[in-house]
Amino acid sequence: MKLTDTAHMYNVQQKILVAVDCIIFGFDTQNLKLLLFKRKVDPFKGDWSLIGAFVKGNLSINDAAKQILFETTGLKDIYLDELKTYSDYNRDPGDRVISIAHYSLISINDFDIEKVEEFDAKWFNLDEIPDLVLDHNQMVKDAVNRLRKKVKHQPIGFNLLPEYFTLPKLQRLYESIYQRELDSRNFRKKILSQNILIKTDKKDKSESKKGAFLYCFDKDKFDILKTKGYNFDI
Amino acid sequence: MKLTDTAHMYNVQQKILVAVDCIIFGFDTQNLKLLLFKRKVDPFKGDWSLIGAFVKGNLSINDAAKQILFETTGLKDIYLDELKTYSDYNRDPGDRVISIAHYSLISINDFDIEKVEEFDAKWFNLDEIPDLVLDHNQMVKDAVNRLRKKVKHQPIGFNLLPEYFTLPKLQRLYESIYQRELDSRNFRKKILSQNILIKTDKKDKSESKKGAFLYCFDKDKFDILKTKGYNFDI
DNA sequence: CGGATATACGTAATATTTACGTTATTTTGT
DNA sequence: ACAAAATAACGTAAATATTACGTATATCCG
Repeated sequence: MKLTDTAHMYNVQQKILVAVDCIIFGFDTQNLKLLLFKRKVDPFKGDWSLIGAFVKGNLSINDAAKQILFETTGLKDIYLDELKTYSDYNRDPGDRVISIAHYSLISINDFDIEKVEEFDAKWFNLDEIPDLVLDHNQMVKDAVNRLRKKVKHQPIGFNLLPEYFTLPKLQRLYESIYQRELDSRNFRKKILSQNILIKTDKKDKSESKKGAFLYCFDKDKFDILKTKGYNFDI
Repeated sequence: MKLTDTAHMYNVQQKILVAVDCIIFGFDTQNLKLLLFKRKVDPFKGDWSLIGAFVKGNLSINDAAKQILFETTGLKDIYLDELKTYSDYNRDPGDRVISIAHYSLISINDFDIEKVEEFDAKWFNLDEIPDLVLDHNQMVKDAVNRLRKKVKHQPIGFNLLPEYFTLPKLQRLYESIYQRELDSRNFRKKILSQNILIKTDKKDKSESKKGAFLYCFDKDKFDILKTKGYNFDI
């Protein structure tokens, strides 16, 4: 029977298990990290895994992803973006399951440590990701690539930092995502020329004797600029 | 019950109808077009719609999309890319259905007219898209936005043209996607500077008395350049 | 053969990116 | 008290890319 045959539509269609898996990125002031979990169900119970769940009830996929993030990190209003669908027929030996992977960016500071421990979770550096269940390593790879492309043209990197941050920290964030060093003088020039940061008169002295001024992202300004055709680029 | 509860995993999970919908782009030498179909099932039977089908059997989502495209256009090896998932609980009054939208780029020339007619399909200009069923208008909007961003940095526009094409045609293609006019002298300079086009000694005289040289995309060259860190940009 | 039309090639001004030099602030050690 | 050390902050020139145009060429048609 062809997919486009119309004889029995809706009545006898095949229903499928739908899951959501979340690639959770964090930044610990030096390196980009990934939050991984010990899988709680068979098959592969106890192995490292992305956090995920089956979609049920009347939640949209996106809402299901949000709920998973809240349940495992205690955070709401997290940056969340759909990555792609993983649907190879045999990707999960437990059953035919398609998974719609999402990635999210969180500020490690805001983070609910207790929740994380309750869920047997651990932060991993990107170059130390262990073998993960199913096709989760591929998901991570795809998510990192997506993040690399996206942070350049969308001001989403700020979600990985606390509300107030220094320019050297912002630079270090981009370096850890791009995996290459940037020239601090040019970085500073480029980011400041976009006029989407608000400079405060406070300094963070945790990284140097001189201290670096704290800035915050000016979302309102960015939204206005965006309507005028401005494109973020760093 | 929480999504992440593990008491009954796999056994009593909720299965969901999964569909694929395809946004099919074409280019008729002047304008970007969309292939739309008359819906063949209730609800909304007879209304304009994207082509789609439920996912069944052991096909991956991507393979299901490919098969739909083959059945409706007679074309194989079409450029196809996942757009995003549409999953509002009430998006389809027929049942709870999530749809994973894909967009594809085809060369109208290669096209099997009989197939299209068999499926009650019609090409529409982008500014003349009728009301579509369900959330299909939103899918189209999202697909157009995605295409606009993607053609700038990936050499995918060539999929909308015949194998051999003139530079003015390529420019017209980009103009119809970006919806703004480009300077032909700068366009030519920029595309040729990337060394991914092969110039032939043949001319197409259908658009002018002088005729314009035919070029084709050098995929092998592009793949080599890509490994060297080159990024397409137009 | 001259005008019309679209194609093809060229150049100067402007803007952006890159590479690197210099100054400033503060702590620490002598 | 002051020099050394470390990071942050500011600046400038060269190289590269983009933009805005001017001009030449091939062909058809009247």
